[in-house]
Amino acid sequence: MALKIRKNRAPKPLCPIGQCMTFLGMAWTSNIIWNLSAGARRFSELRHDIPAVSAKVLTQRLREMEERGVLTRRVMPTSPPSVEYELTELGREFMPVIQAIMDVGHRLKTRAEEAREAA
Amino acid sequence: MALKIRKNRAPKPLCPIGQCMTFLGMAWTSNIIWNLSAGARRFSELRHDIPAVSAKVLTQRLREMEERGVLTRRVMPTSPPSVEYELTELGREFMPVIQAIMDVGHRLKTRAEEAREAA
DNA sequence: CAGCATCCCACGGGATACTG
DNA sequence: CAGTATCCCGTGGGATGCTG
Repeated sequence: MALKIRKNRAPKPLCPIGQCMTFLGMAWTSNIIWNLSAGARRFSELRHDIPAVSAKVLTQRLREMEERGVLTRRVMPTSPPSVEYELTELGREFMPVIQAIMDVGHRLKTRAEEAREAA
Repeated sequence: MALKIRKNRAPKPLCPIGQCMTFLGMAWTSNIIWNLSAGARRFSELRHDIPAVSAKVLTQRLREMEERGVLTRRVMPTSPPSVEYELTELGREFMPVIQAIMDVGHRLKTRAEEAREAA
């Protein structure tokens, strides 16, 4: 007998956490969603919103998110060109997740600081 | 003038997404939380629950989570030794997040499959 | 403005082997 | 059982430079 697990009560219905986390886990993904939550935004505006992100990565994320149907990309026929990104219905479904993440993140941070002070 | 942002209505109250995502984004973190959600679990049980994780990484994650106060580590004075990991109050606060992530992840997956079929 | 193309490297994580 | 110690490698992502 290899291993006797106490119970099989681990809630393991093939939890597709990995699927989503490889997406959300990519740098800046959640941040982009967050910054688009209030409405459409242009490329340069997003760069301004998230100064630390490089153009390359921002483009990558936006492309991925477009493919996944999380946001739409609209090229405005102006000169110079400008491109608007906007969350789709699907994309907006992430908002509760982002919010929840932020809430817990804050608690986590507070907790870490308390621990450091105690030491 | 460097850049004229249309409005400052980006909901940017210093969103600490990064803080939390560097934590949740680490491989297996969410999976571990998920598998601990039903109660305490031993090291080997977790390895069994998540076959793809290596002992090294599992240990790393558990240590980090312990430091952050997300779970507790209890060494049972038995022979051979066994160690129990259990979510703390703080750790349990992640459950809604994980659940939300899973839900959206599923929709995202479905969406991706539809897109592939259409092509 | 909104991007691709390239180069480069830190580091997260897998594999393997060993210990109290 | 529950780890620790090494080695090694893929890749995500930053920096820089060029274009339609």
